[in-house]
Amino acid sequence: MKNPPTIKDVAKRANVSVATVSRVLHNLSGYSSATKDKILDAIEELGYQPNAIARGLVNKRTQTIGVLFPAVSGYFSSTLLHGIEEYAHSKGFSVIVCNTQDDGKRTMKYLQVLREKQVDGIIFASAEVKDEYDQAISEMRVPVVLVNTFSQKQIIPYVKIDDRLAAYQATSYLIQNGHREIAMISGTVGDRIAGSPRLEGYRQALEDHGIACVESRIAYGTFNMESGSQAMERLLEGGVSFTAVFAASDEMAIGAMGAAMKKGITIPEELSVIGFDDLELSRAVYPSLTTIHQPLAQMGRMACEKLIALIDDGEDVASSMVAHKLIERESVSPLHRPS
Amino acid sequence: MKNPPTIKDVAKRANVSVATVSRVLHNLSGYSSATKDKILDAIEELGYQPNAIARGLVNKRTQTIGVLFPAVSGYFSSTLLHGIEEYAHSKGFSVIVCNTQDDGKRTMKYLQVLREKQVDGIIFASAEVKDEYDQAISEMRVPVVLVNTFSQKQIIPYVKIDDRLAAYQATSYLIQNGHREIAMISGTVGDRIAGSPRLEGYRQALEDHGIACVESRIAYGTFNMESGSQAMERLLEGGVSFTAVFAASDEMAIGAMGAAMKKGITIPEELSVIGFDDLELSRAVYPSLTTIHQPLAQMGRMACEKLIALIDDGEDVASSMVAHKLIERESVSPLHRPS
DNA sequence: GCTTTTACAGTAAACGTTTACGTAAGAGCT
DNA sequence: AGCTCTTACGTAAACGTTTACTGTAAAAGC
Repeated sequence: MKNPPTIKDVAKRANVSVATVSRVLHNLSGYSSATKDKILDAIEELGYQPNAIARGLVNKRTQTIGVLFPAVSGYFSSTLLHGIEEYAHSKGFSVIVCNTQDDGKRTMKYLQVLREKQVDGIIFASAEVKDEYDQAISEMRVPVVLVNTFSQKQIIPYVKIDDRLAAYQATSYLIQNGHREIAMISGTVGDRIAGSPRLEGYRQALEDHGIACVESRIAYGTFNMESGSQAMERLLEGGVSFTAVFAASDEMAIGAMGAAMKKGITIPEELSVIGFDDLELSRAVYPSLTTIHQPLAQMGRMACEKLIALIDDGEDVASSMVAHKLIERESVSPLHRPS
Repeated sequence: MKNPPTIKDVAKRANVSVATVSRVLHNLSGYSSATKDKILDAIEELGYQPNAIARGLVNKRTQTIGVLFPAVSGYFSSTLLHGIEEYAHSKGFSVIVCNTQDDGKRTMKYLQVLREKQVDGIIFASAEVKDEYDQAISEMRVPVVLVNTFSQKQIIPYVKIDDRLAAYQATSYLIQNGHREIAMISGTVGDRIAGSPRLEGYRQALEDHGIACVESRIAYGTFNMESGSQAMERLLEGGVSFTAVFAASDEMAIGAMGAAMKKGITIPEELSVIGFDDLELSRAVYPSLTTIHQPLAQMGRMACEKLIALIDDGEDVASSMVAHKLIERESVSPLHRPS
């Protein structure tokens, strides 16, 4: 037989109707154990596998979710994805990945594709939820959960940490270690998710400790390593002094450390660095990076849990503000004041 | 209307048959421009979106491919995935990610799910192609392409570099720099993909240069950073001397460098390190890592190209052995012989 | 011995498309 | 006028499932 066997072929071979085959497939009731055996044999002999597409058509369920990332490569997204995929798979869902590149047109395109493909739900990660998306999302009647972001227009359940607070604590930690000239390598300017909140936390911490915030001590990157290196170079050439730097992502922190060390600056002796995310990376580099831990895999998992709960029972689920944690490693040292 | 509008709703509203609607949807011929306008209006007003599931059922095409990774998190896989997803999307395909965890049972399960979901093709990455998979793959009549791996049983097109040669060159490079006591941090023992070939390349290079290979200079990791650190620690405690080390992955190299530096060993002055992969990472760390470049994103893209060619025109496609390249950075220096 | 229940199974509609085929009207030609 | 050809549609089957509805015989209850 050329084409893959269908339930009809099974039915024919077992001398029963398709309805009966379907019943044993779902082990419902309504057949003798004798016919069950016949059917099972037929399935075995033909190597029959159900067609999920046909199934999806009738029950309007595809057991598939879509995940939108602004960037799929890198530790951050892939760890999140890992958590999501893991849980989804355990619950019998597949995940379609979409790499929006933080581009509006692409995002809208993906949203449309996901709609056409009849996904049962969507996880939207890390990127700002533009009005346009908000609207598209509410038009397609599909559950959505946000991770590492939130929506100001609609109430869409999210899973994230308190970025502002975490940044506040990171900066305060530096201050507690005696630093007063603290630079920041912020994320993309205007980014309302991991950009401005962390910057605000930094500013607030300085202010609360009576330290003036000088704008030339702030450099902007795009969260990745390369941009971290460049930001550090700009800071170094900027003529402002600083004894510590808070980077809004581990990747930028690593890039910044690399750039600083290349200039002969020793870390943490001459410059303390604190990162944000706690990627596996930060444990392995030397000096290992003191940073804010964000339980990414777990957050992905939680988002997926919420989504599937939404899909299955449709009840509303609550958002989760998950706990972050400051991890002390080697890249920060108390300021040795010239005495 | 509660349910999303279907093509029938559109047809009704435009006073035409579903066939005509379908025709304009695919802009085939067979309708006047007047009816076309009517239909377009109806589509607009109803906010109609085609249902790809129903479509998939009739044309036996889902415009979806599956990608199997042994591990989704980490730079390596995510870069590969990026290349794959990018190309797939540009050609109107969606990608389902599967995280096999290098586990046989899980892999088989995923293969089954992908079959049931009627994916049009499969990309199998990085993991060894066990006989079991080979068989499952040939049973489901779906194109498959391999990336970063190959099959010894069947001829399945692949995209990969010459691991053995690359390892040979990496080791030779160390030798050319005057090193003779060269350790290796190999990948998972028994791994026939990125494990033994690279180890063999290392051995061969030593042999060809008349250097005896001492087994205690070989440590085994699992390609990730943590295992690299541990391997380095074992090497250091092992009592053998070595002035250079070749790690079978950048992640292990970074981990190893971290562990060495933690012990006060300076790189590259006291110890040269060469990695493998050229992840973005290796450029950013300090000292930046000399390594073998593997064009991962491009390889993902190529694999996806091949797969879609296979899907669309069914012609056989050739495998590609892509070029690697040694990237000289800072982690290797010529051996300063005590003169 | 009668009705009622139960167990087992088949029939057919439905899900939302695509597409082969049919048909009617008009155009073009002889 | 009669013929064919084209254009512009409509009809209905098919894709592979699920499931509500029926049907029937045997078992159970009286």
